[in-house]
Amino acid sequence: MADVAALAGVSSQTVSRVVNNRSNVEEETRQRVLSAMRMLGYRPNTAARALVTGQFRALGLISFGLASFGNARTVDALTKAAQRAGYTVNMIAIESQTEQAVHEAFDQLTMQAVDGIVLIEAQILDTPALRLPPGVPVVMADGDVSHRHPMVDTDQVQGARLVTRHLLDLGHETVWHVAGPEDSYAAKRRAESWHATLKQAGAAVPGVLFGDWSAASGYEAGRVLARRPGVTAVFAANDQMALGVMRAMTEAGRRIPDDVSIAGFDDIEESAYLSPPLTTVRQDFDVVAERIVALMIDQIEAGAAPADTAYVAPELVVRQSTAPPPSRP
Amino acid sequence: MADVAALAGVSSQTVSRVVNNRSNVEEETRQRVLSAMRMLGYRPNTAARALVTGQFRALGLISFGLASFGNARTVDALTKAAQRAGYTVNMIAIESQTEQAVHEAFDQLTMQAVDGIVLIEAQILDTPALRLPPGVPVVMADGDVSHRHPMVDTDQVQGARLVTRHLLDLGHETVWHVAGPEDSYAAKRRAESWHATLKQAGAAVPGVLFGDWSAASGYEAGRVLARRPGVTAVFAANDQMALGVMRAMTEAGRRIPDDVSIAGFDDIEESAYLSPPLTTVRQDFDVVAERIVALMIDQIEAGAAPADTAYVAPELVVRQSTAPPPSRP
DNA sequence: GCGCGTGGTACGAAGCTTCGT
DNA sequence: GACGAAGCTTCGTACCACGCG
Repeated sequence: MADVAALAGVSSQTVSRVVNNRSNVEEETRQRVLSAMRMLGYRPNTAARALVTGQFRALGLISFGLASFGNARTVDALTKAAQRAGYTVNMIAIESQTEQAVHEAFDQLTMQAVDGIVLIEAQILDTPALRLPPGVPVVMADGDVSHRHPMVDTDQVQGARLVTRHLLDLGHETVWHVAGPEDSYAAKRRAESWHATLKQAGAAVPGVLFGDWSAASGYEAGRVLARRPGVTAVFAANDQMALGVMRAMTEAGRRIPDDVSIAGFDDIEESAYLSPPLTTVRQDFDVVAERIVALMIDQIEAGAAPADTAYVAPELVVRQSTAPPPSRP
Repeated sequence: MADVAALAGVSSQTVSRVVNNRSNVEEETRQRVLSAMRMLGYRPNTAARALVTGQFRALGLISFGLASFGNARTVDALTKAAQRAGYTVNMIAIESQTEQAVHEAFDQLTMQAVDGIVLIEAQILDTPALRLPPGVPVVMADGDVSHRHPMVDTDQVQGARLVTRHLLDLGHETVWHVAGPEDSYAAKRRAESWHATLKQAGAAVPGVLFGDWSAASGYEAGRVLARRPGVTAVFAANDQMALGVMRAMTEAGRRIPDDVSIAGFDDIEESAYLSPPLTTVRQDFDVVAERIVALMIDQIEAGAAPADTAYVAPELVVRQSTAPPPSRP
């Protein structure tokens, strides 16, 4: 900075004023400083600046990685929304859910230079003896309302109700469910809503099969379901598992949707191109991400009080993997 | 830190020594400091530390987002590899490829607190008037060897040769190609290798169709190919486009692999569960990521000279979407 | 006078504040 | 109102010095 000041023939304070867009600098001086900055390739030192201002213009992001498309889409949307707001995203992926690993990851991130933390899949908060550092704003995507932090998420309950009802309305006697992992709040809420919708409709509630969001786990569940003759409709808790179920059914010689209807959740781009195209619930990841970032920045910059939970409405997308059940002979 | 020192009855320097695990602190003092730290919930300030040490233990990552699974897998693997090395990843996704957007993203990141920058899809470097800040180590995934930075990538040439040859060996007269976007180095190398392999085998080289990595673009290309009667084998430059091609062929009434063989590239987890399961080229994203991070850290911590280009061998995975061509009537 | 455990002080790169001209 | 000079602030670390066996 001193070099820039010397080259432009001004003091370092004036350089600082130019960098921070203060008003009280004459246009000619400003240009002189600007060109000096360019000539020297000057970049303000983030560390020094952050030390003074206490802000990093960076958001921390904690998740279990990008293997699940839902996560990948959320992270993608979040990064872009943060970017539009002038923030970068500092990402931590937790590999294993051992307390040790979670703890280390947290220490690493909270020590890092972030102004706030976004949590995807907040069940990690349930690890005992794990506390977020005080004073750092936190927003959750997919958490439990019982937590003390604001949350923005797709309305999982409504989404699961939409698909389940869609399948019942087609004439299916009941709907089987391949759920996400038991410790996921999103999976739990989708399963509960599926359960409630069946009960409300007076349909039998079959046992839940659990997967881990992967196509492989959906395939395993699908093989189990394919062996049960009464299964005519399956709702998988995400599109990847739905894909696995479809594969297992096809291998077992059951046609989709003639013999069995299959629906997913997320609406990843690929779902429209499966064979057959998948009926699913569309989550608006972009809107969720926008809101999360907006909430964060409110807290960081305006010191606003943590806002409440916000739900974003999902949308049922009917394609060709669902149809009325085969007529009984 | 001063508070901790006061509570523990030592000087701030001793606190610093404890935090950094220096040896020359008596065990009793260390414990006293440690408990004071816990009581006050003390966390060292990264900014101040970085100001002194000049290191942030953070890597910058620039990409075009996570919509392409190849990218998502790379980013995922990179994050985890960085994490194992004790680094966090500061991610920037470039939304549009306008010079303006690229420039802003770069400014933002280079101003951020990172020790090095990883570039995925390095064509963005070709933007004129765009220069990386000097002194910051850069490693590229998917770049051109002509750049001055070290690069780690899957051996695209070998991968494309493997699939193309596989299809020719099955008896297909030639192989059509749905390439990735024209400005992608990975897409370019795959296309060139496909071209060279065909020529070497004395096969006709049909015109290339271009997509943008998305299933939708693969679908469009597939519709074009489905109208041409001579097409018996298609190599799509990634699995998502292969999925789109498959859908278009199926809609056109062409059976896979009986009428037409289709192969992809990447081997995303889902490819094994498509109908039919997709023949593809497996990229070892984890190894690529490990090497990238290792290269970065060499440069950052040991000040090692930028290493050369390293290629990671891919592997052909034959599944059920490829078969000999239909016999001519 | 050597090694060990400590404390004292300077320093890093910016920003802010208060005077000045 | 435009600018400069000086001094203080942020927080942790490097370097050197100190006392003690």
